[in-house]
Amino acid sequence: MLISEFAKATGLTQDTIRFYIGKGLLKPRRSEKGGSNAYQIFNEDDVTAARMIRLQQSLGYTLREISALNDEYRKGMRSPKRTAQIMRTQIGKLEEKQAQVENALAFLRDKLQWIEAGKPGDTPRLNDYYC
Amino acid sequence: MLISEFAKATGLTQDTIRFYIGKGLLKPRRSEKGGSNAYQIFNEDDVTAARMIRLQQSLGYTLREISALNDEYRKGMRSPKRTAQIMRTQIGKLEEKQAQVENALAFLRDKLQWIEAGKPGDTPRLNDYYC
DNA sequence: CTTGACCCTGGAGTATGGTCCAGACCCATA
DNA sequence: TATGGGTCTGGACCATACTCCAGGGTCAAG
Repeated sequence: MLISEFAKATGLTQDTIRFYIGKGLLKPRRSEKGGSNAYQIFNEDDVTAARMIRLQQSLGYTLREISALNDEYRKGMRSPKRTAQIMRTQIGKLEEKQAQVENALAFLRDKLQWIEAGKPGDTPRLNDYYC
Repeated sequence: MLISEFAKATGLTQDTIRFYIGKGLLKPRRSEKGGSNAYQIFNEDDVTAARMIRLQQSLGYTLREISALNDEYRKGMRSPKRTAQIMRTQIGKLEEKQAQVENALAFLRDKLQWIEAGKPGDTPRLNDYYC
């Protein structure tokens, strides 16, 4: 897959893709021919990686963090134990994020209740849910 | 509460607080005296607002989005119906975010299973979970 | 009314995450 | 081998979200 097709498959622009490659977030292989300007060739794993990057980004992770995680993941590729460990760390982080979302939702739902019920008690405070 | 105490209460720097005020994200009242350089005075609601900003930011919202939401919220303050409607919209957005986190978690958990089980089937693809 | 701790404004600087070219290169087709 | 559509590199430029002053104002205590 060349860059234009990859761009369509992922919804990223070619510039963004090249930017990510420059940052080491994507590592497509290169065709042998063509010397220093050889075309970059993407596969399905690159598509998955790109989606994962977008997802992580929408959850508030910086490219630096995402890159660090992916690098570590790549480094541990040979040892399944190490890979599993990294994945558990990542799952742990996402579970934290999940807890944050749930806390915010609890706060908003309480406040909505409070508004709709015509203020019987004290207004809910975020402090009680997010420390 | 003056800015130094507010900074301690929220974990923000004074510069960041002034930056947020400039963007309209926080609207503390001002002491009457002091003319154009009057001190800014914060209350508990400002602390809650600041925490909410940080929370929303950690979930990937831009200051522009957060500001728009808060403005709308303030505008609707007088009508409980409007306020409730805005809150339901916000809750809906957070539920989307929640779904994203859950999809990512499902993907990672499946992949972890796959790694630990010694590759009996195909590697899970993010496509199946995040469209 | 002076001193010292704290506060304000405006503007310049920084890091991140892109976006937009110009100029050159790749390569299948005619 | 010429041509045209696609690709590559390097560098300038932009918005966002801060961060760091300088120069000056505020105010309670002595």
